Amino acid sequence: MPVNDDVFAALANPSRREVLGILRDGPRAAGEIADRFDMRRPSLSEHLRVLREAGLVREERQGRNRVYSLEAGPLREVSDWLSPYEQYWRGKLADLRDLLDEEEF
Amino acid sequence: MPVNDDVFAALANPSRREVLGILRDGPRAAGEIADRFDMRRPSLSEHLRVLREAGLVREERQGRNRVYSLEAGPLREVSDWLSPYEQYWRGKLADLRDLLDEEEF
DNA sequence: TTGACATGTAGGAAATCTCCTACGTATTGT
DNA sequence: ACAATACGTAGGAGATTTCCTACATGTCAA
Repeated sequence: MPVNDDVFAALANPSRREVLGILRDGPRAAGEIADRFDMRRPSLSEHLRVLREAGLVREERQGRNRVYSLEAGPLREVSDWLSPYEQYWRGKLADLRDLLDEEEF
Repeated sequence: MPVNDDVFAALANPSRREVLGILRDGPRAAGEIADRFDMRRPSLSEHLRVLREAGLVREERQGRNRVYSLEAGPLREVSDWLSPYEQYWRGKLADLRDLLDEEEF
């Protein structure tokens, strides 16, 4: 299972992460989203394109609005990528490992 | 709790994610890591610097080697950022949602 | 001490990112 | 039909990323 680079790249920008956070409250028109940012609309439009191409949002045309909604599926890839690392910060395994590492050096 | 932008930025690069994967098997000298990549050493050195500044690896000097080890702590921030989205792909809510989405198209 | 080794730093080229100001294209209301 | 609205696209400036080729620095071995 190759990790989708576009997803990680999309998340690298804080504004794009914020867009996803906004969409957790439900679908929003492009303009509504843009109003929340201190940035010109075309710039936000570009961010939406990046998110769309990473499959993280879906666009639906409603009249003269474009309503965006969250498509969280690809985030699972991030979660999956992350999971082998969880043991390093959770539970007793991590504690044990930390102890061993310290003694090793 | 602000999300550390450096961590997400560090993960945006596939080579850097691969470095972290290598270090999951244990500490490695900079050169050993570099040997695994089709890239000149100074470039890898730069990636290691980015990872170091994001707090994702630790450098320890041993003779003329610099041994890098995984510092997974900051990945927890990513995991925490991700957690509000989990409900969208896990459990009954996700199943129902997936079903509805499939019928829609 | 001298040479080989391990690795970072300097500086630069090319590509990419992130923002901007116009401008184009639908859609809606009058 | 016409103006206003909503939003994307084009094109470009400036910053940043990602790679490179030298080169500097510190360590080890003879």
